[in-house]
Amino acid sequence: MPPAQHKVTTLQQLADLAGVSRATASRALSDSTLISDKTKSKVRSLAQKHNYRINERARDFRLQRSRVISVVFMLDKQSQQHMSDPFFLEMLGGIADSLAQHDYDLLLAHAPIENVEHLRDSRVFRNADGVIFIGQGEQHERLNALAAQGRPMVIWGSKLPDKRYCLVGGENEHGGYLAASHLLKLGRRHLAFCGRIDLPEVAARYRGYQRALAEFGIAEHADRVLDVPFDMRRAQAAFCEVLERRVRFDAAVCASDVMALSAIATLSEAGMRVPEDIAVVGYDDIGLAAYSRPPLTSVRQNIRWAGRVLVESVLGLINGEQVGDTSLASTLIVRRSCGAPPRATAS
Amino acid sequence: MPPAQHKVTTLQQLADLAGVSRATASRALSDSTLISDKTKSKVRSLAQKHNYRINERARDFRLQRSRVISVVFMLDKQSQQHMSDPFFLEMLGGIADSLAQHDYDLLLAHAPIENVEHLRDSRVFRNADGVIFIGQGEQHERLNALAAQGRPMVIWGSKLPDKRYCLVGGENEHGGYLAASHLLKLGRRHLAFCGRIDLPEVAARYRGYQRALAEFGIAEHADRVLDVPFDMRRAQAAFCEVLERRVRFDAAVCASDVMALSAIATLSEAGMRVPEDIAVVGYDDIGLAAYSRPPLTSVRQNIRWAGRVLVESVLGLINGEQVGDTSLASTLIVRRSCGAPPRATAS
DNA sequence: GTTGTCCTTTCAATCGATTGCAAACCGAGC
DNA sequence: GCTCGGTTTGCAATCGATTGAAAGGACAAC
Repeated sequence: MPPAQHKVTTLQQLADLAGVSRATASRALSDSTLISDKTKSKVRSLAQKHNYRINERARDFRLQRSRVISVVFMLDKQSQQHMSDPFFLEMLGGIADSLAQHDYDLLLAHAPIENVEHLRDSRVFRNADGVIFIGQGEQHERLNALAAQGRPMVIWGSKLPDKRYCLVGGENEHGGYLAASHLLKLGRRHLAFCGRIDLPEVAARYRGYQRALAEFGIAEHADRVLDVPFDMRRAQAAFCEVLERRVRFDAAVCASDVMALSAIATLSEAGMRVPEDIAVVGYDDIGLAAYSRPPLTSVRQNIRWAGRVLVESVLGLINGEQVGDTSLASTLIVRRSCGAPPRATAS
Repeated sequence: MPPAQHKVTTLQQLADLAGVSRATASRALSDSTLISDKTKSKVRSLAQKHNYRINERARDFRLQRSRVISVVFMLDKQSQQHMSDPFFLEMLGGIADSLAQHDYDLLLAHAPIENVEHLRDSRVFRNADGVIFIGQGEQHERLNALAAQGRPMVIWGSKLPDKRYCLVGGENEHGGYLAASHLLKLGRRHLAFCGRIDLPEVAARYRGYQRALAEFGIAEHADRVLDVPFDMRRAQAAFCEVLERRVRFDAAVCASDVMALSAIATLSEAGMRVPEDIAVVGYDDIGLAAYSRPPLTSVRQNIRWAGRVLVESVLGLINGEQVGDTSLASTLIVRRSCGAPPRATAS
């Protein structure tokens, strides 16, 4: 006995088999109260037997939805962070897992986006029920404009004045504070901050850094704010340039782990010892941080959890719920890349 | 004058505006020869003016296609390679870029897949026109079975006997050979191979490694084949265990860069110098390889290019073309993680 | 026998496009 | 005026589901 003679692929075929109409079959499968138990079980057992699976695309089409969420990585031409940063992958993994749990698909857009408003009529918005932006780039206003049009979207980033979109972010200010005060507690006194502070998240970390300095009564040196991009190659170039300028510092707070690893490489290449001569703290606590030499001290953000929160937020928006902002905790993971300076000064 | 009074969203509305039927409008937009130039330009200029964009989902539904390609990362429970490996990200980026160029979307599946045949009726296949598998895991036969059902799919991996699916891969055998012979040329004589040789790609690299050893007339030591998983944490544990067993070697060929970096970390933690005491060669040449201390020598595969080839291959299959296998070149990138041993023996 | 009620099932429209086939149009030739 | 080609356009079915409204059936009460 052939279990499936001609392969049941459409609802109509299933309905014919059960001797009912398409409508009845549809309602039976979706457990409508309009259908009697007898009919329901008949239809369902037939569906089971013939391995019938509903055509989700047809249903989504009828229901005018897509069950797709776009994820846009706001790679910035200027800051040159690009997707090879492990941070992105972890974020992506977290988002993908969460979406899968909710039976949503993920549409990936990762080209550098010069103007998010151009996305408005592109696949990114048209073929998706909602959008998750990773990073704000320098397009705060444009994101505001998009959100004002009522499109379900959530942004991973940092709180900015006049923000009118739904935001999920790390405690960047606190993270920056943690990193700097840790170094200060270890007796370091000549701190440098590495990162592009025109990016909102980095700016927030910098504010925390400044607060820590102020608490320790230490003056800031303008020339110890190093404009280092996220991209590994360019970061290294930036550090080389810093060394040439003979900027003096005994500790560095970096805006990402990749940046910190570049720093360590460049500095030790130049004959400095990490952490003895210069202590380094990174940000994100990517997997590799623990396995570098020396192991990297870093501010951890729970990135996978962040992905989950982002997903829950967009889905909430799609369902018309009121969704507020979320802030995720940052913690300092201490490893060997920073230690006491050679001649430690008591703090 | 309002440029778009009520927002033109459907073909019918556009047709009404142009005073033609839906059918004519459809053909006008798709440049059918059936339509006169006059009508074409009228319809098109109206479309332009009212910023009409075709509903791709409706069209794809009608055309019974999805313009989606699934990408399945064959993360293996046993070998514990997971998506945080930068190799995956680069591959994913390459694939995503290529797909975007062809106006295809990317559906990501990355949970550990115990049995690929279970994918047959899942979204992965049902909602996609084709599938790209990254890695074969240990499911060669099951992949064969899936391919036999005529589903357009391409696998990134290594050539296996009885293979009946379309394959794209690196020159693994050659890569392994390059790595080993480089170390041998430097005078190293006690090589170790690190990786799970039950994975097809790793096995191929191992064969190349053996060939190099044979060419140099060097006997192989069974205990110098180290069963190291891809996962960073477990790799480190494996290396610790190797050290405890007091396995003696002066050079290591690793199946991935992440593995190599773990090795360097573990070995130098244990007081050994890299490359003086032990030289290390990695595989993949991930971005971080150049920026580790010491910079990692590695076998490079052009991963972004690989992504492109994978995409072209599936699309070819979808269009019913005859698509053959592709092999991508491997080259050795020499950096400082391997050098001559302390007391170099002339080769 | 007719009517009313309640529960179940079916009818048919709908989502937004594509496309085979038929119909309309148009100028020319008889 | 009629027919004939050839070009241009429209009709209507189709993809696979959902769903409001209408119909069907069973049964009881009058």
